[in-house]
Amino acid sequence: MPADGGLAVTTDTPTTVEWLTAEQQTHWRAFRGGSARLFAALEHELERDTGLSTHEYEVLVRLSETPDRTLRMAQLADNLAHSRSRLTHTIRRMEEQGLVERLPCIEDARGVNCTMTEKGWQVLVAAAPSHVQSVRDHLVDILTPEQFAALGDAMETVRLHLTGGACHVE
Amino acid sequence: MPADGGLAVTTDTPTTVEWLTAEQQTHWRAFRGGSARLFAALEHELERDTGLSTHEYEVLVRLSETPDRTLRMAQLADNLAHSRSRLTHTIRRMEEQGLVERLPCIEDARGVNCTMTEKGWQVLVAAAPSHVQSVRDHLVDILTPEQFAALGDAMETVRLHLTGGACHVE
DNA sequence: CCGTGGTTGTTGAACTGTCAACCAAACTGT
DNA sequence: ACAGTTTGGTTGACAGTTCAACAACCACGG
Repeated sequence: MPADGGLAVTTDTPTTVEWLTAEQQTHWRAFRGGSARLFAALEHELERDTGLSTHEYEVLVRLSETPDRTLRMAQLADNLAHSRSRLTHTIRRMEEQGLVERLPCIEDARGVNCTMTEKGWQVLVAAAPSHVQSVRDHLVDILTPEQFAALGDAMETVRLHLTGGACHVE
Repeated sequence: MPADGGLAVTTDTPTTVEWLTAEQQTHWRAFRGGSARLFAALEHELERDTGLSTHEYEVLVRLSETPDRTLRMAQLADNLAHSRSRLTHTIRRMEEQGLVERLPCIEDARGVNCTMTEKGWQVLVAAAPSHVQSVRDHLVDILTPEQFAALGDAMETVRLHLTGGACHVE
């Protein structure tokens, strides 16, 4: 979509920007358009089947992967690439639903430990099959293994570039 | 991220869902995490450099590509994969900024034609170089041409699958 | 100790997107 | 001609996100 500048004809270029070729433009639009529709579809199906948003789902996933199902707010925010503020709001809502709870952190009095409740665990277990199926239906199973692997590798390169290489799991 | 269900150990599976392999999980997480960070970075840089959101930018791009810089609301919404409602709100805001204007449609009295103004055009021309550079910096130029092409091809497959094959330009 | 600066997390206001309800105009079939 | 349905678009209430300001705490150097 945008990367070509959208200028119907590549008119006078005020700066020395190198425009995208027609091919690059096509790929870029496919990537943007495909990603947008894919994430929208996954979001919609998860919401419909389980009542969770993908963000809530991911919070639960991250918590479920630690030994004590607990994570500091900052680590959670970094993992999810969400702002602190956004995470605070999300966690407050999830706490109201009984999916997680917040406890003060002993080692660092500034910190807050976020733990998933038993209910949160059960909600995640109930939601996972549906979501996995969605991901298969709309992405994994419609690509060849090579295509899917190439997709992952390319985006891993992008991620490393953006996080300066120094970054966490996700 | 989620597709593995996040269940630290693949415990008892209540349904007959086929989970993702460790490799698939890795690729899926890379794709989701990389995409999220990439789009966030592009959004942030465009906003910082030009004051436009990527959505507003795309509206202008789409309009700029038609002969008369005009598109029906529904076509615009389809192109962008946005809901009608969302587009109405977006266009109202852009109209207030003088970037576009809405005119009744002659052929179909239900319809509304959205046209980009001269100011809108100039804003787009001014914004494009910066945005193209961002896309190059964070995506196009850090991948090999083959990687980037594979990315585009894969996501085009995804897009076609989601739109039932019958779909527009984007 | 005290102060300075950086980190952690929260808050509230403003903004953006979603959802359901709605109106008006166009098609459809009789 | 005309009820019923579909399409195009808007609206307002609500939910989620961003942003700037803030409070509490750590860490380090005088």
